[in-house]
Amino acid sequence: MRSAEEMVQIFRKMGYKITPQRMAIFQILEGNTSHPSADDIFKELVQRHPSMSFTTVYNTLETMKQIGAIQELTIDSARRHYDPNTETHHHIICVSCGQIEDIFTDYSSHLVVPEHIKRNFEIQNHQVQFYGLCSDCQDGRSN
Amino acid sequence: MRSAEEMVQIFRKMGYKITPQRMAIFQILEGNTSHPSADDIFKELVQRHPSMSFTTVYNTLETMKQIGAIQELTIDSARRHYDPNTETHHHIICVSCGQIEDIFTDYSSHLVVPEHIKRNFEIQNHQVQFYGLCSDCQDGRSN
DNA sequence: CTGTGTGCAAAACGTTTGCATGCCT
DNA sequence: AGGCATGCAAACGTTTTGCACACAG
Repeated sequence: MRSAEEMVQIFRKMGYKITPQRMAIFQILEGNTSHPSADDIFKELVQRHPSMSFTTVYNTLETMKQIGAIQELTIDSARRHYDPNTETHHHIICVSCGQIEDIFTDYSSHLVVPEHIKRNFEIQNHQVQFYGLCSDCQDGRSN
Repeated sequence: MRSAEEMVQIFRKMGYKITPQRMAIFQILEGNTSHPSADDIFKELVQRHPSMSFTTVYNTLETMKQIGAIQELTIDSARRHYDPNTETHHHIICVSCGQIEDIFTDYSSHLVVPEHIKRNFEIQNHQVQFYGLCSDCQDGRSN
């Protein structure tokens, strides 16, 4: 997980400008384990910075994704979620409320891929997802 | 993987009607390992059944999903894919062309979830995804 | 005959783009 | 000063809904 300060260094090094909007996005993402969508981030920011536009959030997330500073999660079919933690880790998703939690167990040594697949694919990374009911939703407080 | 005939039985048992449109959808999905999107299925069907509507495909897929006859895959952030194979299995996705292939290795005994997660989640199932480049896209024929 | 299923069209939703203006470097 | 970044609005693709008509049971 990169700090906002580190993000500034990286952006400068890449020749990207540091704007108040980008700083605000870096800060929201710093240490964020809530796996927000672009819109989640926008909604939170627009309260403090009323002129903030969704386009800027979108553009900045896209840039951060391309330089590998954040990870896009494809665990929700309704919208994209972003994770500032770019180390390989895994997730458990509540099928009822959509809550996402991190799992940091390293399964890589056990995830052996069949030979016929290895012949056709150059594997880059992997992701493990667990689905279930979180304690809140088990109590019938589902939504 | 359920056959079209089995699907008919299940639908009848649940009180759902069997229509020519639904039959056509069952048949397209029978033994289908291409992980089609709703639109893929619609486009294929509309050639043979010109009056077929997207709504019907959408509704039927939704019904099949709810009774557990098909699985919705959340591996592509752009659109939803459907898999008539409802047994636990895994996927490898080409990050360049989006091609999806099945992996039938059973990893379940190795995917141990930390205790603090187990306390908060009632785990139902899991999915492993591998990302990489398929042989076509390794050759620079990417798109 | 009854009510579920279909098909059309439009709405909703998240994402993406074009373009004029603003501001970081 | 120059050019990248921002913000607006509109386009886009996918998913979802409302409603009248059709047809399976």
